[in-house]
Amino acid sequence: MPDDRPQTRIQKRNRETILEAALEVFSSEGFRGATLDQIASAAGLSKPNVLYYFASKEAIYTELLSTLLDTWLDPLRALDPNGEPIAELVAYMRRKFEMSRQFPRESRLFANEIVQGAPRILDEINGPLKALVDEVAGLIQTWISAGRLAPIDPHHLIFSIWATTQHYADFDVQVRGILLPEGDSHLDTAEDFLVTLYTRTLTPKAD
Amino acid sequence: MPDDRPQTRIQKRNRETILEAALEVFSSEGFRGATLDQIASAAGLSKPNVLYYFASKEAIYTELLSTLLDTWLDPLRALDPNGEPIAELVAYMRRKFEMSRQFPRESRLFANEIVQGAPRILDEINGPLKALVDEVAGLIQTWISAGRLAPIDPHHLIFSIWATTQHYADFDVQVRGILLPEGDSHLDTAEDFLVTLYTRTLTPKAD
DNA sequence: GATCGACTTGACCGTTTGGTCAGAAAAGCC
DNA sequence: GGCTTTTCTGACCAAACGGTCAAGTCGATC
Repeated sequence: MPDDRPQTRIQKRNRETILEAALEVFSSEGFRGATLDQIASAAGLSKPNVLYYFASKEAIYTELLSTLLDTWLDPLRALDPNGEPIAELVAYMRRKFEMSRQFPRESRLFANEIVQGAPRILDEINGPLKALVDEVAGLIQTWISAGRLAPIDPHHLIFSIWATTQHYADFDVQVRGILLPEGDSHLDTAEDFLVTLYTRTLTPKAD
Repeated sequence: MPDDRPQTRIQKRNRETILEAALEVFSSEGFRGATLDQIASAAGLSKPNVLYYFASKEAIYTELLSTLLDTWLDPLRALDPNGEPIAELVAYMRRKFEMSRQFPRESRLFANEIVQGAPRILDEINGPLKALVDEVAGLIQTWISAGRLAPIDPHHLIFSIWATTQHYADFDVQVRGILLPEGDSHLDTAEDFLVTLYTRTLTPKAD
């Protein structure tokens, strides 16, 4: 077990290699479906060597999850209360969509965890995540009250943005299967669709 | 191994009991995460007895999946080409939402399978499912061309209906955690939200 | 280039897991 | 009640799994 403070070059490199390999395996097999042998093999290391850098399979998984959860919420934090409401929310949706595009494995890892009851991050959900969402929902409500957005339930608006954007990462096989033989450009089409969806929904009726 | 044709009372009852227990376990643990012992215990039977009724763990799983896939697509098939477009699509969304409400475990079982690459139902997706979706997408396109719906990409509209409705089953823990301490009525609120979302999106601009 | 600590590994261990099997109970039938 | 077929179970097995350990190799520092 290497110390926390002084990280040697080799430690840094191998820990990163292991986390990358573990992300690949965990995201497509789930926690229980993934094996240390798979992870070690994907990392190009022996199993005991993997366990030299991480105390256990569980330790690798939780490290991945906690690192992920942080970056996952960045788009929400980037909402500007002083911006133009519709533009802000569409921009938020775009950021979330961009994360599905760039980090589909992270999205699937998260989806796996939540679908199976989120046993390891329930506290994070009920605590910090809830607080952040409530705050943003409050902001959206003030925009609606000011007549700058069409009236809509803020919490469910956020849920629907999550659902629609993450769908393209989490259900990728299904989307691809149905859209075949289209190329990879389907994600651009999807983004255009979502912009339209939320623009129409959020634009207040002209008086 | 019981024959297919003559099903005794006991066979019928126990096979159903096992499938019900397996649904409970598979939907919350995934295929690899579930164990035969868990399923047997949940069914109140011994493990060898479970294997007397099903050839293998895999056989239980695939039977669940194939039964599920059929009923899962019923709402799509119920679309009426001669109905009023917006009413038809909103009604379709409501049916999908109702399935999330009544069969959340089935939804999670499906989600687990797709997220992990749908290894067992890829053919179903690329074949019958794609065909059905393409057909409905064509219908929606004719409605749009006739000016009865606001222009929108039909395939992605269908995806977004799936994503938003299934989200409340698949990500139930997350939704509940954020909406606490609200009661179970949040699903009614969600449905209202979705009706608004799609009504606004689909209603053509007044000329 | 010797020394010390960091790194790596083959062999191994206990447990869990999916699955088998011979035979014991039940159930159905006359 | 006897006989056959179906249903059920305890004991067992081989493979896979997460994890350990003693011993070996490598890399940095002097």
